[in-house]
Amino acid sequence: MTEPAPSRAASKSAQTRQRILDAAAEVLSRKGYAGTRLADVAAVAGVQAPAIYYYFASRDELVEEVMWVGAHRVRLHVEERLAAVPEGASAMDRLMVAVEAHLRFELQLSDYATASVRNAGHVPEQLRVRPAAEEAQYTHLWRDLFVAAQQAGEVRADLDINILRLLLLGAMNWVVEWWNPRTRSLDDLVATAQGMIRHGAGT
Amino acid sequence: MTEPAPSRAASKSAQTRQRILDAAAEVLSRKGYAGTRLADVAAVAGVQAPAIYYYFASRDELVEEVMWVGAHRVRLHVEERLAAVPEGASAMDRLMVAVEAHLRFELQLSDYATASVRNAGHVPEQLRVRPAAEEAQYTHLWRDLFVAAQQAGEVRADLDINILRLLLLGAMNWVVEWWNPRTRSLDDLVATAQGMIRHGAGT
DNA sequence: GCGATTCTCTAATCTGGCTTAGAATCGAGG
DNA sequence: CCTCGATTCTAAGCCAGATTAGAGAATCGC
Repeated sequence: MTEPAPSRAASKSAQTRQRILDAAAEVLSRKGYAGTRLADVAAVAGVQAPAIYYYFASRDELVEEVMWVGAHRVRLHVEERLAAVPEGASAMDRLMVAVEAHLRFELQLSDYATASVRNAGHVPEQLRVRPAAEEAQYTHLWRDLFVAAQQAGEVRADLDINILRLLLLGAMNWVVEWWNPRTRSLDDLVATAQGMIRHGAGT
Repeated sequence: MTEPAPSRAASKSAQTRQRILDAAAEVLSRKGYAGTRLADVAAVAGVQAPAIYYYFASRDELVEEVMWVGAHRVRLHVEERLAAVPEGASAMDRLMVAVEAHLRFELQLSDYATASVRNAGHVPEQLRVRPAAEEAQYTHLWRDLFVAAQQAGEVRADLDINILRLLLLGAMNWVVEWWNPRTRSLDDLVATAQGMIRHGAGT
C-alpha cells in the first residue's frame, strides 16, 4: 500500500506490454509477416488494436522487437548450454550440444525464435538492422564451433565449414516450416540432425 | 501449360504475358510475397500496372502461377537428370544427382524455383492448393530415392529417412536465403551438400 | 474519497496499393 | 486509309488495415 511500488504499477503495465509482445510472436510465427494483422495480435493479447500504440510506436517497431528478442534468446540459450558442457568434451560434442539446443529452443520453447527465423528474409530492410547484429554474433558462435572442430581434426579437413555451417543452420531453420510436434518426436529429430552432421547417411 | 505455342510467332500477346510472369518471379524471389508490389512487377516487365489485369485476374492469381511453375519445373528438372543416370548407378549415386540437380536449378536456372521455395510458407492458404499438389509429387520423388537407398543398404538402417529427407530439403531450400553467387562457388556448394549427406562431417 | 495519472476503448481518419472504367493506340485485313 | 478487335494507357475508385483523436475507465498517492 504505502510501498512506493512504482515497480508494481509499472509491473502491470509491463505485463500488458509483454502480453502484446508474446501475442505478436505467436501470430508472426504462425502467419508470417504478410499475414499478421495488428487486430489479430490484439485479439490474442486480449486488447483492442489501438492499445498496442500505447506500448509500441508502430506495427513495424513491434515486429522488429519480436525479431530481435527471438534472435537474442536463441543465442543466449545455446550459449548457456555450451557453458554447461563439461571441460573434457570434444569439439564435436560441443557442436552436437549446440544442435540440440538450437532445435529444442526453436521448436519447444520460443515463438519468438520461430518468428525470427521464419520472417528474417521477409520483413522490410529497415527492420533487419537491429536483429542482424544479433545474428552476426550467432553466426560467429557457430563459426567458432566449426573451426574448433576442424582444427581438432574432428571435422574433415577437405570440407568448407562455412558452407557446411550454413547448410546445417538452414536444415535446422527450415524445420519450423514442416515441424508438427504431434506426428514426430523431437528426440528423433535431434538425433537425426546430429547423426547427419557427425556421420552422414551413408554406410 | 500456358504455352500451346501456336506454331510460328509466339504471338506478341503471349510474349507479353510471359514477360509479366517472368518479372513476377524475379520480384517475388527477391522481395518475397509481402514486399512484392504489382507496380514493381509491371516496371520490370516494361508495362503499366493495369496491363497485368489483361492477363491475370488478380495479384494472387499471378503469384499462384509463379509458385506453381516454380514447383513444377524443379520437379521436372530433377526427374530429367535422374532419367539420365546410367543404369548401373547406385541408389546413393542417384540421391547425389538429385541433390546437384535441385541446387543448380534453384540457384542458377530459375527465379520461379526461388520464388516458390521462399514464399511457400508465406502466401495465403488459398494460393497453396495448386502448388501443394506439385510439392506432394516432389516429396514422393525424394521419399522414393531415400527408401531405395536405405533398402539397398546404402543409407544406415537406424536413420529416420523421413526426417532426414526434410532436413536435407530444408538445407537446400534455405540456401536461397544466403546464397551469393559472387562470393561462393556453386560447385563447392554442391560438393559440400553431397558430402554432408553421404559421409557427414566427422572423421 | 478525490484529483492526477495511467491505461484502454470507440470512433474516425488516412493511405498505399489493388483494381476498375473507359479512352487512346496499334496492327492486320480489306 | 478505314475499320475492328486486341492491347495498353491514364485517371479514378475503393478498401483493408494501420494509425490518430479524444473520451472513458482503472489505478495510485495522499
